[in-house]
Amino acid sequence: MIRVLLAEDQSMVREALATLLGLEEDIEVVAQVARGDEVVAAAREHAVDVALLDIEMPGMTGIDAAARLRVELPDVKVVIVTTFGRPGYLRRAMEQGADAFLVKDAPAAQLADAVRRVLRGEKVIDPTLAAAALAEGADPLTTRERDVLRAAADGAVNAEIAKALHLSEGTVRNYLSTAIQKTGARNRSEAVRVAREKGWL
Amino acid sequence: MIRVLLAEDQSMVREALATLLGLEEDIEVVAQVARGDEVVAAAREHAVDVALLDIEMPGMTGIDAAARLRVELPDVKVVIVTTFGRPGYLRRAMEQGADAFLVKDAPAAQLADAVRRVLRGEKVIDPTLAAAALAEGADPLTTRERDVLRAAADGAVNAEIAKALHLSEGTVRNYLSTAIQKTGARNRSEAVRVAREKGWL
DNA sequence: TTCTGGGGATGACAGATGTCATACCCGGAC
DNA sequence: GTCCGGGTATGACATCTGTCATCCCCAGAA
Repeated sequence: MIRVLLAEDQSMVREALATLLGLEEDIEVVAQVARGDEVVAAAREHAVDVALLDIEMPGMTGIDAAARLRVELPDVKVVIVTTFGRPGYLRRAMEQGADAFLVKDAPAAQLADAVRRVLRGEKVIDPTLAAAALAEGADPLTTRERDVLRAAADGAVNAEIAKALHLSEGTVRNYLSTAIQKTGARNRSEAVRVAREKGWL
Repeated sequence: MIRVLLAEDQSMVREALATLLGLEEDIEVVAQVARGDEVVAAAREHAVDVALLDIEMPGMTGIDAAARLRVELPDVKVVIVTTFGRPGYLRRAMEQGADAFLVKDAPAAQLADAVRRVLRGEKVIDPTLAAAALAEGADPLTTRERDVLRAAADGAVNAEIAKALHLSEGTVRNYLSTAIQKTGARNRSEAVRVAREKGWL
């Protein structure tokens, strides 16, 4: 029996997926968590073979949880299951050592399939998504540009961003300006939208 | 047997929920659709008793689909199942005649439970959400303010919004200004964020 | 050692944004 | 018949934003 951990914050979805996987002859969902920061402990405690991780979760993202697993329990295979097929997410997930990357609008059958394949050592990635990730190149934003853009996304005004990040207001303007150019946008709102779509935020 | 239609755009989630419901003795999922604009036809064709509708779907929102059902097939009970427990969504859903409103981070058992209860004529609403919806009052935005805010949310600049909505640029500024004040924000970005959180957009 | 890129800052400037007063038209409420 | 709110518009004004040139510091690469 393949021992699976399921990490997903929406109970209804998590329980439904667990039920679905539980119907497979060779799969057993031995642990469920709703927060990213509970993944490693639960994986260790229940000696899981595969961890299915959502990305958007409270506490810690599934991608960060994958990175932790890589360090602490390197034998656990990681399958990322996410709502958003953003190229940046895929890229980061693979960099953190994920073994599979699925989007939730793929057929449910792919889930059990991916679990079995990663255990055989395969990597499972949607080819369309892989192409998109390769086509668009890496995240061009520097750390600070991302920080500033993220702050701007909440609707903060330059002065507030400056205070929050301990920068001068002029520097905030500079970072925002370069971020706007790198995203090909015409103002901060559009820059935020573009960066979100690509998974850079 | 209770005949259920399931409308949800993410296949994996839809199929998992269908499986879960199918395990219930008295429930049968007789139709599944991935788009809001296919709800009415499928409901009619399969003579469903209850329609479970996600809100965010391509083609048409679950709320609008609920309104159509109300008109065309008034006997079909409607259960809205959504990721976002936004008060504005709940309010609009109920105005369109929904019988239940569930959020996906509620336990999965509530789903089958809600299906049975709406068939008995009950309304099913999360009390916390109901309180939030009542506490915050109705959407204060006028139609045009909402239009302009929505256009601004995509990162469009004033001139573009004006062109898209056939308004003068000054008028766009006026609407944006009142929208900003009504949301208690300090600029368009924050106004968009607030409006989104409340489900006004 | 020099070059390069990231982080940080300043000053100047043009253009975009947000606010306000004011005005007109219309339809429904009183 | 008047009042009010929504929709639309203009002009003026004060800020905020976005861009650019230019500077400093530092670490790692060449």
